[in-house]
Amino acid sequence: MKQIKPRKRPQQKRSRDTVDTILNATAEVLIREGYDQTSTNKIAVEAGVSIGSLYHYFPNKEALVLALNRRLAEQELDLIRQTFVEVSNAPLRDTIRKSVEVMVHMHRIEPELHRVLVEQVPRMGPLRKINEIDRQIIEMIREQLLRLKRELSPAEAELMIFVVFNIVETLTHQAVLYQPQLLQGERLIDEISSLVELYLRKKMNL
Amino acid sequence: MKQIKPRKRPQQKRSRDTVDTILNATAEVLIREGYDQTSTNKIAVEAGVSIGSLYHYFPNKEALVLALNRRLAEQELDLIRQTFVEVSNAPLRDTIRKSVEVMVHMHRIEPELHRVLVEQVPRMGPLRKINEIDRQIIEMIREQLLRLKRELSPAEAELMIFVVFNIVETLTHQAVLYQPQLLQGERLIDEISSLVELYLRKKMNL
DNA sequence: AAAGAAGTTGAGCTTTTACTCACATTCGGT
DNA sequence: ACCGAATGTGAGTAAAAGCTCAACTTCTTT
Repeated sequence: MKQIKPRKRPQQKRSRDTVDTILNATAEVLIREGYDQTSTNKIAVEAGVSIGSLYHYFPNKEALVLALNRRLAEQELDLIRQTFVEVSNAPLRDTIRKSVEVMVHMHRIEPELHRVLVEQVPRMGPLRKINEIDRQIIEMIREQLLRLKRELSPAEAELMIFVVFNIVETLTHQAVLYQPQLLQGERLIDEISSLVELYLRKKMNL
Repeated sequence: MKQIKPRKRPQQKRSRDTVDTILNATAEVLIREGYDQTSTNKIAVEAGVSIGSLYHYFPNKEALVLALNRRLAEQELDLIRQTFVEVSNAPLRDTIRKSVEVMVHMHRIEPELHRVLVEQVPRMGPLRKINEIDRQIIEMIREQLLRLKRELSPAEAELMIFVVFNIVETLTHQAVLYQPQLLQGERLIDEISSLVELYLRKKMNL
C-alpha cells in the first residue's frame, strides 16, 4: 500500500524552503523531461538537495506531483473564485466575458506546467482526483446557471455545464499553448464569449 | 540519436503475426498500466514473445507507441474520409450532423486506447507529430468551410476551424470516456450539432 | 534434401530508478 | 555554552527497465 502524504511536516523555515525548492525543481523537470522521464533523483539534483532530504518529505514521485498540483490549483482557484464573486450580479454578457477572461488568465499562470499536469499525468490511482479544481469551477457554473434560470431541470443543467465548461476549457487551453497568436488583441476571447452567449441565450430563451 | 523506425521489416506471415501480437499487447499494457508504467519487458510477456523478438522489430517503447498510433489512426481516418465524401454536397445542417456523428464513432473504435494516446503520451521528440490525424481532419473542415463561403479570409477561416474542431473533438472525447450516459439516445449529438450550426450560421450570415 | 534467409529465443549485461539509513549539521530554547 | 529535536547528506542496496547477441528453429528456394 503506497503512501501518498508527506512523511514529515516541515516545521522550521529552513525546511519549508527546502520543500519549496523541491517543488520548484519538480516543475522544472516535469516541463523539461515530461512525466515519465521524471525521476526523484533528477528532481533532487535539479533542486540541489540530497535525495535523502527529498524522501524526508515525499515518499515518491506521485506525491511530488500531487503536491505541486495542489500548489498550482490553489493559485488558480483564488483567481477564479474572486472573479465569480465579482460577476455574481452582473448581466449575462458581462458574466460570460469575465469568466472567459479569467480562464485565459488561469492558463497563463504557468502554462507549461499546467499542460504537463493535465495532458501527461496519468489519471490513475491516487492521481485520479487531481482535478479538484475542475469540480469547483463546475459548481460555480452551476450556480450561475441557476441564478439566470431558476426552473432549470437538473438533467438540462448537467448538459449545459458539460458543454460550456468543456468548450471554454479546451479553447483556452489549446490557444494558450498552441495558438498564442489567437490571443493577440482579444479576438479569441470575443469569439469564445459570443459563442457561449449565443448558446446560453438559445438554451434559456433569454 | 534515437532511432524510431522498425529495424527489420517483417517479410513472412509468421513475423507479421508476431508484430501484430506485439502491437496488440502494447495496447493492452498501455491501457492497463498507463504510458509510464509500460515497459518493453511487460509488453513482451503480455504478447507471449521473447524480448529479443520485440527488439527485432522495434528499437524502443516510443517506436511501439508510434506504430500503434499509426494503426489506430488509419482506422479512424478511413471512417472520417468516407463520411466527408458523403457529405460533400449536403446542406449545412446535414454536413454538420454527419460529421459530429462520425467523430463520436471514431472515439468509440477503441476508446481506452485513444484516451491513453491523446492524454498520456508525451508530445515530445519523435511523438510530437503523433497527431497527423488531427491535421487531416482540419483540412477537411477547411474544405467544407470554403465550399460554404468562397470569400472567407484565411485568418477568419483559421479561427473558425480552431473553434469548430476543438469543440467537437473535446465534447465527443469527454463524453465517450467520462459521460457516456450523455450519449444515450442522441441528446449530445443533437446538442453539439446545433451548437456548431448556430455558430457557423452566425459567422457566415447564412 | 541442402542451404541460406528469416524468425525466435532468453540468459545476462548495463543503466536507470527507487529508496534507506547511519551519520553530520543546524536550529531553538534554556 | 549546551542539548535535544529538526533537518540534511549521499554512499549504497535492490529492483526494474533497456537492450544485445550467439545459438536455435522454421521457412523458402532450388
